[in-house]
Amino acid sequence: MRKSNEEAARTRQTIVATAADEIRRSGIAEASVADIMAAAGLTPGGFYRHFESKDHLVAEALEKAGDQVAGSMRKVRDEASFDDVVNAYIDGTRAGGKAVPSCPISSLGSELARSGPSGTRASRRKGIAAFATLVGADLGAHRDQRRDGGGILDVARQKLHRAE
Amino acid sequence: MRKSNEEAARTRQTIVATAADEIRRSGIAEASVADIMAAAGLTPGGFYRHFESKDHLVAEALEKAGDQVAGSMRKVRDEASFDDVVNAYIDGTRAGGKAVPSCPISSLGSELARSGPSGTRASRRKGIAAFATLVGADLGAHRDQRRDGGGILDVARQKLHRAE
DNA sequence: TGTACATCAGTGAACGCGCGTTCACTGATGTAC
DNA sequence: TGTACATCAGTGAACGCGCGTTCACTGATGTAC
Repeated sequence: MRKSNEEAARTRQTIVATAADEIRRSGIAEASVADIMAAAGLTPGGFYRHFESKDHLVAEALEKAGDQVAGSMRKVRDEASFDDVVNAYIDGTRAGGKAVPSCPISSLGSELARSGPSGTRASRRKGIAAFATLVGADLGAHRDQRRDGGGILDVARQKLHRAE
Repeated sequence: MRKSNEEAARTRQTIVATAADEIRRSGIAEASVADIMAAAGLTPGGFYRHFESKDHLVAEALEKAGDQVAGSMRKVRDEASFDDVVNAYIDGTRAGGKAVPSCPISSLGSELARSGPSGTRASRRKGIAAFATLVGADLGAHRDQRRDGGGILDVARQKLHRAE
């Protein structure tokens, strides 16, 4: 039942994409290898043909998810207002014609800081730092642009209020 | 080896306090019942004389931790500036003479939203809503107070920068 | 191009481990008289 | 107050379960000639 090299590469991509979704929805610990493989239409045994360990898959899936979010936010920022960026990030809705996929930082929170060996954590820290720089630059530009009250604080407060 | 009622009540408090510390340090999933009991100087078997399940202990420990944080922040707010409140919350350092203990919302993040049965989650949601109200009131008062730039955004940016 | 063999993607059952929880047991404490 | 018995806090071993990982196996794919 061996699959062709091309098909195997496609299988690998499917596993990473499925893992990114499952992890953002359920958390790292809750998304088991068997769950991810089943969601990808596979059985657990084949997992280790593609990845050294669950942690290696998690690192790769989170890197992909982070790149997606950062990329989407950059597009929104270039084509829409800062408030649209904030809205897109918080709601995951479309803004300026671009959707921002759900962010692993917000959906996983502190689980990122604790799970996995320090080796795979380094790449996550790098991704988070890049994201902080992106947001930080926007924060600065935004505050310099206008000083008439309202803005990010109002957005945050409205979100809080609506979420009650 | 039965202990007196008074001593048993003290044991229960010790377990809750130990759990609150262990959970904030290690996360809910990582802090096992055996770990918590050992840290409290006990063996795992006795746990169920005091709590129906691990989830019940977690709910109680988080409620206690949340009350501690909210109480500390209220004191800081009454006796110091808003920036001191922000600093105390983010750094966990002393502000206005009062220390703010580490916050379960920031140290546990999204783990709170997913772990445990919906029953014990309700009390956590209530605590988080109360905390959001406390912070939201301060945010509003703070923004109305002054419109000269600086303030929470600058604080946030400085924290980001320092954390890089 | 065809043949013979090695490789290896994927299967499904099994393993070891740590977890939450249970249980029989001990003996000091609480209580009824 | 003293006595006899029931209670139950805490012990430490055991249980069942789900997890990450391993393994023998299958047979289509890749490769050397």
